[in-house]
Amino acid sequence: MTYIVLEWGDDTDGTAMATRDGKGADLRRSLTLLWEGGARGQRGPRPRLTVERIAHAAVEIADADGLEALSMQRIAAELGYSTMSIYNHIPSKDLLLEVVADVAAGRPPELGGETDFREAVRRWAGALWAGFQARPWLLRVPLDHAPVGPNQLAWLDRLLQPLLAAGLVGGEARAAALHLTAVVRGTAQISADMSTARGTDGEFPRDGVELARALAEVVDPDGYPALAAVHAAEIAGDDLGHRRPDGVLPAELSFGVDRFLDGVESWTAARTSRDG
Amino acid sequence: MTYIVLEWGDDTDGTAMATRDGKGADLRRSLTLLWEGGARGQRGPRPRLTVERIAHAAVEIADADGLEALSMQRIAAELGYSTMSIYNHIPSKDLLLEVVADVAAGRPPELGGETDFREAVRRWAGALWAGFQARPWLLRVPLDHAPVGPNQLAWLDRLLQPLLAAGLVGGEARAAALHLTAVVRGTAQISADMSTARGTDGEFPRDGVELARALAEVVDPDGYPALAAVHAAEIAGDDLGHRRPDGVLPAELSFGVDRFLDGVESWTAARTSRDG
DNA sequence: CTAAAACTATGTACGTCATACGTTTATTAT
DNA sequence: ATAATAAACGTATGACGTACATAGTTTTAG
Repeated sequence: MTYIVLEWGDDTDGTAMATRDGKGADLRRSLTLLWEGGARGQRGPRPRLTVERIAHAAVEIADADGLEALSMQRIAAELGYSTMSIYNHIPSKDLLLEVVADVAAGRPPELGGETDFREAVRRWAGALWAGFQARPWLLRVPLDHAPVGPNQLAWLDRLLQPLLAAGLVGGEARAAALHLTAVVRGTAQISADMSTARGTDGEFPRDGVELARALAEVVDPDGYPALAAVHAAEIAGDDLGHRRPDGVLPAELSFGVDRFLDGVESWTAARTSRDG
Repeated sequence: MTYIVLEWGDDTDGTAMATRDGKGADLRRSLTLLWEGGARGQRGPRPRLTVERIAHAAVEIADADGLEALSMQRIAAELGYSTMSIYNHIPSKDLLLEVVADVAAGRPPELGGETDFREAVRRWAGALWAGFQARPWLLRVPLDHAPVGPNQLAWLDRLLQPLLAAGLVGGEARAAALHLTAVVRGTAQISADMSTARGTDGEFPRDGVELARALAEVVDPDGYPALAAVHAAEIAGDDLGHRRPDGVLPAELSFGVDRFLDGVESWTAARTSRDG
């Protein structure tokens, strides 16, 4: 897997690429950067720096010190080059981050032997979850568009397989894949620090319990009746909150994913019985 | 709804608040900042700046020029104060962003008259989706922990109501709410620029079609069999891809949400028939 | 074999950012 | 009146992304 910049032009056009939040989410631009072109330049010195080396250094930095420590200067220093040399290989930090995110994602899990589509999906989600646990900084890489990197696409492809096998047709499978990706990402994002944080009074923080307690100190429960009810159940210790992870999926993910898969299953079942 | 800083201390403790990605996701700290305390300082000049004024100015800036234009200097300039005056009211930009996100979220939709829990959830999701369309920069505000702001909690509470009404118990309802929030957020994030971007060859970009085409130019389909199959269906124009939004929910969200609600429904149905 | 073309790397410089710190100014409790 | 206290300001610092001009190196055309 090599990442080579084919060309990225002069941006002289610059008309419409400021999309309200700037940072030009130019798909074509990302694609040319992310995909290998093999053939390298013809004349001139053989490049000693490459996009790949840069990206790997960046991943190491982020792994070690988090995303906010990932600066162009730091990368250059780590590799023993001047800051500006980086820009001979990458047009901007935004695009670098795209490459870095793809490299850091790594290859998707092997689900080969799995015949039960539900179990395959659950294992896929578990692997993604584990990935976010291992590299929490990935959750903070700004998302500009649908995945286009080789690894990101591989993850997507792996998920689509069991979904198609389950009987979903093209657009449905895509929607389901997006759905599942979003759920894992979102859940990881929200429970990221809750799992690592220790309770302020030394107590062990189990899922939402700590949060519920903290909120209870400050928030008027009358304004949030449903929330108060849920919190009460949670503090009392209901069936879901304290359940241990059942295999690869953490409890807070498991329920939602399973309900979704239930829905998918009955959807495809209904179609088969409908169409014959 | 007023936001008042009660106190934010000296951070002399500073032991454990560097959570690998820094930016101290200190829950207590956020809570004291986000929730109104009423009683203002006793001595000294009456503050002319307030957290509220600052937050509202910030929202205006982000609305106008995107999140990357939102700097402390810009806020101060907009309000006619010196940059550092802001720090008399907000301890850091990170915390400011939390307040800003809550203010920008606004009040949740009224679902009062809705008896069908599915329709209530769908309307809630549609409203959240619309919110992200109106303020795409909200998707880029870094998420540090579960929602704790008054508006964010109000949104959560509104969603929990129909979920509890549907028969989910405490922890399940919480998981389902997290699930739905994540799905809307994630879908909005990924289809954000796809909906606003024009096709590069002047053609209208319909959902994933443009992306599928662009990828097809570069990616070897053999490496991604399932993906290629889905893309082929999408370009050909399958049942889902070109469907118009059915009401408040866009097509790419609708399928996933509906399957999830199917699953929830059969889950609670199974419980009632089980427990009597 | 040479010379120029093509490309890589570097150094300097600029504008912007968040924010630490010390000073001044306005207000209120005594 | 006066002391206490908080609010606002000015200045300064170090880090950031990156524009731009320059210097250096290697391949290929003649």
